[in-house]
Amino acid sequence: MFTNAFKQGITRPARHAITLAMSDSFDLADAEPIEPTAQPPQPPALLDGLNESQREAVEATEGPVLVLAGAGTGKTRVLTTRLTHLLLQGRAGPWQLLAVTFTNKAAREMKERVAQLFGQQIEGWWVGTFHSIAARILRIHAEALGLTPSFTILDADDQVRLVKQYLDVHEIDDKRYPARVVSGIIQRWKDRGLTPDKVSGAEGAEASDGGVLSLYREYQERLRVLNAVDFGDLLLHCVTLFQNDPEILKKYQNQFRYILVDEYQDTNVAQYLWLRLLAGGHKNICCVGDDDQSIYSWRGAEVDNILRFEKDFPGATVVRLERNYRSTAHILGAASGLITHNEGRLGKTLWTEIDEGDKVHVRGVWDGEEEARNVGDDIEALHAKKHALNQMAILVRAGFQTREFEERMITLGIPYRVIGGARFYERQEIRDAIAYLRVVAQPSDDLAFERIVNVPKRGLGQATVQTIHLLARAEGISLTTAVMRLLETDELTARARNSLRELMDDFARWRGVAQSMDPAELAGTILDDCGYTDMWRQSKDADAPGRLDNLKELSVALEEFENLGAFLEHVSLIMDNEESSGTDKVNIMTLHGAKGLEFDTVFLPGWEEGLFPHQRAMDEGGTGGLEEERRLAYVGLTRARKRARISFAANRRIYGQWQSAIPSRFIDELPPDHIEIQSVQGVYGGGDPGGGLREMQAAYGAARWRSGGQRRRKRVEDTSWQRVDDDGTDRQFDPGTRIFHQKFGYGRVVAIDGNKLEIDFEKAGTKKVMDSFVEAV
DNA sequence: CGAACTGCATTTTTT
DNA sequence: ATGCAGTTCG
Repeated sequence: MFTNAFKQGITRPARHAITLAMSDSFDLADAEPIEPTAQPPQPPALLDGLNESQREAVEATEGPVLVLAGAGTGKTRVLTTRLTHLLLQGRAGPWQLLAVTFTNKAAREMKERVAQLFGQQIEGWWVGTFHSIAARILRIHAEALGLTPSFTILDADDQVRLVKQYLDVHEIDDKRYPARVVSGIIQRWKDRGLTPDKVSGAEGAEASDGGVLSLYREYQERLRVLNAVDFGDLLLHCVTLFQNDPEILKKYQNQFRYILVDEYQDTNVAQYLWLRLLAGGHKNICCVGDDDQSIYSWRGAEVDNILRFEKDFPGATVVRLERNYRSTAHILGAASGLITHNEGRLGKTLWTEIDEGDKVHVRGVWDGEEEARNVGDDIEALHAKKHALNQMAILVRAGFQTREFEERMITLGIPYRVIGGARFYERQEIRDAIAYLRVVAQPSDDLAFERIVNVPKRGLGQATVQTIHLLARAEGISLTTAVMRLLETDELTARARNSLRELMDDFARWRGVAQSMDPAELAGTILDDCGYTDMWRQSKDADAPGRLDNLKELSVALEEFENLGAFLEHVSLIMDNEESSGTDKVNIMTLHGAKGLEFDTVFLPGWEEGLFPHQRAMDEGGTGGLEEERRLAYVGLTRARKRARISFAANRRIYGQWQSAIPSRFIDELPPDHIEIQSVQGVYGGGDPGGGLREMQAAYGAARWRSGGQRRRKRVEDTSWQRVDDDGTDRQFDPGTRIFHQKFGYGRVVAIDGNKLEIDFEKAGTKKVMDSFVEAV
């Protein structure tokens, strides 16, 4: 029995089962109970195939449980069996189970496998990602946080753009404070469970980031106005909600009688707080994870969460899964030996009864090209011996490394797929199309609106957009509303006005039919009406046809959804990689992307100092960074069932420059008994941590990798850029008041209609303008 | 307003 | 080398 990532792809149900529609009126009390005892005959074998520790992990249903599941020890099996067990034992109805994962793929897999064990699909249980479950809860209690239930979920890209707008407004030097860096800081605060109020205290003396902090405040303010949340908010708002409203918290504590958490080592502080609150009552929380596979600290994961579990939950049962069912003894030995170089582990001793198999091959080559050639030859040879291509994977440290392997595969005519490239929903044309849908569903979705306001080109340039922004900001209203108001005035050029009016009319029409059309049809209508489809049809771009295909694919995806809201929820949370995985292809992906997968043969190229471990990881993360890189190596090795082949090149071309390289220290750390050195030229080291090595490392590091180093520490000494404008919006103008307007000059107020003024300008004649744009003189 | 030019950085990625 | 973003010119 093995978990094969590609099987999941095939058996994935066509329709997404989770419906997180904005209309979701899921009442906590009225979920349909499934009578646990009335189920198809309990498979007597539910626990039979389990080893002792696995069984213990399944049967320890009450109280806090930490399952330390080493690589390949049957973690998923334990999780799914445990859930099934809880149901069959009648300890809980489905609606009382909360199972959280990190990825949608993991959630899907869990659902499928439990359904399989249980004998039928299970309805009404809470299985999903942290984010989807948090979103589901938030939609129910949106008002409590000043949102409406149809709030928009912004993705990383939207966040950066929103931040950028603020940087522009405050004329902050975006060289010193690039939007993505600032947005990253905010995101990290959120990961750590810090609302703006809590940042200052927690940051203490380091709070030289006062400027960024005030920006964080404004950013949150703006999100509220937009009726939007970002990914971090999903968790953070939930935590706030639980902390501020004991009644609501209690309701959920009572409802979720059993909580399961997958990949606990990847949780961040916000997720940890969220879990601790939910588990606060009964403490029936079971966390499964492996501290040795924690490779996401850079995006906020706290290994500490798993290391601290027993302190957080006194009296916790700790179960270690140490029997590996995946890899040969040599592979396991190599991986285990490597990881012992890390400190501060909970410690596990993996063992296997699988044959020792081949030793891990370690091969030094002249350059990257030779490396790719070797890997290609190996793949051909294995393929000739009837080994399936999709049971082979090339796992690289960084994305750019995939290129030379791709080229080699093309040369040899070996089918391959790169996993984790540009994701479907991240492609430009898809994002554009979705932006249209977002504005239809949510007129106040400024980010979406801005994205498509001039796509396809409709003569609305920066000047126009800026005017709209100015008004929106001055009045604290959405861009759409600002446009509606501007249409009543002469503020914009006639051309821009006509263009915008047409767009607004279009949107009004689309909104009118949005409910009666299915989403796919609606999208088609919109994209045809607004000329978006034509834009690509007429484009001479080489990839234009591909983009049109993608739009068709989007349409197919849309057909699976009942309504627009359900689809948008899916998009914002899923961003799923729809890989057609049916065919037999070699897999090329990053080590990060490979976590959770397994293959008969794994190629691990590029084991060179500076590349792997990556210099930046060491510069920024110090010892911790190095240890995380080592865990990454461990993850890579433990993906292999039968064959692992490590290689390193003496010369590599990086950024167009040839650089000489020395073997990764990880190669020296592999236990000699489990590896077989294949270097043609012995001089490249490997198992020979000789004298010259360290010096070469030093020289090498200085020469090549240091260049980009010296991370610029962002210091915000200067707070002068904090908002200077904003003189309030409640201006009073009386007829006859003499005023000044940026564009039209001096004039006198003739008439007033709400925010609109009619002004007789000295030079420009009579115009209607917004009061925000004039000042009394 | 859009096309061409220049400078600059370039790990990993989910939701 | 390459791509992206910001700037400058027509």
